[in-house]
Amino acid sequence: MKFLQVALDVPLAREFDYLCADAQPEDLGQRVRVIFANRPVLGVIVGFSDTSDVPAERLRAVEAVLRETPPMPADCLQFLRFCARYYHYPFGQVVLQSLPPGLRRPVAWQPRKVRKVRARKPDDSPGHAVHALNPPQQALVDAISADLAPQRFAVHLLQGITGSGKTEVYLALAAQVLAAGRNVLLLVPEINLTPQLVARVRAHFGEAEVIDLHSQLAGVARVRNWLALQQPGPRIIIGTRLAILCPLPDLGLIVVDEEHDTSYKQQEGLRYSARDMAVVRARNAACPIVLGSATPSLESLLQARRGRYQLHRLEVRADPRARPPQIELLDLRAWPARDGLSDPALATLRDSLSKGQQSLVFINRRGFAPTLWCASCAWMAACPRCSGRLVLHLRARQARCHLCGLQQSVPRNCPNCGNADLRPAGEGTQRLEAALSLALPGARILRVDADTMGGRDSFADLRTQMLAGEVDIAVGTQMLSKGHDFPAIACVVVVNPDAALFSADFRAAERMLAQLFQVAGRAGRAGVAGRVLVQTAHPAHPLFQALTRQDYAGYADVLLDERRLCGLPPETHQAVLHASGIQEARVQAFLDSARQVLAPPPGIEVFDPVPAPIARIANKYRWQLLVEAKDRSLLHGWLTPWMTLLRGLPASGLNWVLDVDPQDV
DNA sequence: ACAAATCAGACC
DNA sequence: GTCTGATTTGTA
Repeated sequence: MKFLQVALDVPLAREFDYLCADAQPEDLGQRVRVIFANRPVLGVIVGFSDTSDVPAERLRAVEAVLRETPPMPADCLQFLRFCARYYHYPFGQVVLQSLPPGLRRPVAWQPRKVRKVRARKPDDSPGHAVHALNPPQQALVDAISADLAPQRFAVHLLQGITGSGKTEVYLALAAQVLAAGRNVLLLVPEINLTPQLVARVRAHFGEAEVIDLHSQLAGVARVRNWLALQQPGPRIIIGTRLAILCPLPDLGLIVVDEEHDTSYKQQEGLRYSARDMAVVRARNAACPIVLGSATPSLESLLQARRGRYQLHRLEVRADPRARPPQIELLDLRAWPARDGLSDPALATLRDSLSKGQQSLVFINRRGFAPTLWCASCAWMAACPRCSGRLVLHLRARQARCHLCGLQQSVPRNCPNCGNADLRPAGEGTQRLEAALSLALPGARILRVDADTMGGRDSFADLRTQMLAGEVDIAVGTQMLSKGHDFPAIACVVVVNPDAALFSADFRAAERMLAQLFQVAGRAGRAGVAGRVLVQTAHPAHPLFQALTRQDYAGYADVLLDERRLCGLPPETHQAVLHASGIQEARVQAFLDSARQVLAPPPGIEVFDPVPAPIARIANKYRWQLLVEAKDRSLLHGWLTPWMTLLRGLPASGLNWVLDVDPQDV
């Protein structure tokens, strides 16, 4: 007990010893202020020891134990240690980054008066009433609740088509857990894209029993909610991925909604998958976990195939008035598109408009056109700092780089040959918006993309406008496909999904499949017969054929078999070492020596360094090194000593990071 | 010959 | 990560 082991927010894979006269065993997990490298920093006590490797004269005493906040529970610290090991990321940084930003400064937390939270909009959309469960829902609740009372770890994969009433199942299970005095964690991909789910949970259980946790909460509110987690429950915690790193005492159930959603994977710093870590936490807490989605990830489907997850299906829509959407493929070779839209698509939109029904148009590009093109010399507007095109934004009269944020005024003449005939090439949301207002005069068109959805409430406002019938056609990026159900969508047009069929990214087809099924699920709810039109030059492609058959599981099986044949995840396990820097030669040299520094055993393959899919962003060259293994424990057994060696390699002028279970390679 | 830029190493 | 002191580089 003479020495404290303190975790600090430094990129070093170890803790630091400090002296402390009055530390108690209860102070494990407590915040402390220490002097580190001649400056005060925040640390967290993660252990005690009677000995230290450091000579006594170099040890410092802790400045203060900050007991105003409760210490992090031991089970949470243990989980964070697992996280650090699994993702090969410094434990200290995992611990410190798991704290809300308001508690990361080396000062005592002063519980200031919290400003009254602005009243939420009383959500009056239909479908809020709690329906009695239909027989399939009830059967599902019964099956899963068999694991609740004995407090038994089990993973339930719930594949329920859009509108099948997954939420009612979650709520019914949550009610049982609360009644037993335990807490429920409900993970959602992005809180502002799922306002209806949050509103339903609040309406169902009352404000007092619900805590939300996400990065949009302002500093004080975030700390307040983080502290409230540790008060006696029972309650429901609704959070985004960061919630999985928080103290979560007395867990009785975890639900991961839209478990396939890629926003569960953090893409910088500690690159954790909140969905995967949720399974770990459920195991630690000995409670069941429900992974829900209309389009489960191949990772989860494989676990179900292997019998590790229990697969449940909800295949009928909960609302008996709802009819499945009618999905049609529009062959672009027969119906060429102008400004992105084919004649039949336009006719269908016109028809919906005349009936006073709402439509959605999807295109995966914001801006007016993906680039500017010279008709005379074929020059294209490229970003000088990145390996990407400048995207034309007509309204702002700018050419913008979507990678580094560079903004330029649009050139009048070709900088290469002087030609004045510069044309926009390709389509983006703005161009479709313009084309639609020209073709359908009087239609009320709303554009939904990162440029129009900047504000905190803009997505909620969009929903309000849609529900109030103030919008006829919403044109948007995939942002629109995630927004939970707008009732009365009659028609959905998908402008150009073909790129994903031939992408270098082996996961592109899986993502497109999921997105098309999610998009199709937006059509034809609450009694309106929906139509989905997919414009494609490859209507015979099996992915689109599966879509028209509405057979997600069937095509997911095909993709899984493909992955097995090719030796790709989830059949194999990957880690990617990313490196970036101004001088490309240094970046390459680092990865070359990383590849040489430790030979992999049989069963692990280390590939040659290659440029990243986006080879340069903001003048930094990006390269990557792929490690692939058939067996996960074999992979981790090798990654651990490899990372130790990597930390010893010269790495000046570059940044590097390991991504375990990367989402894109 | 001196200042600025770069680099390696420690941090308890 | 941030700081320190040592080394290299640039310029008068």
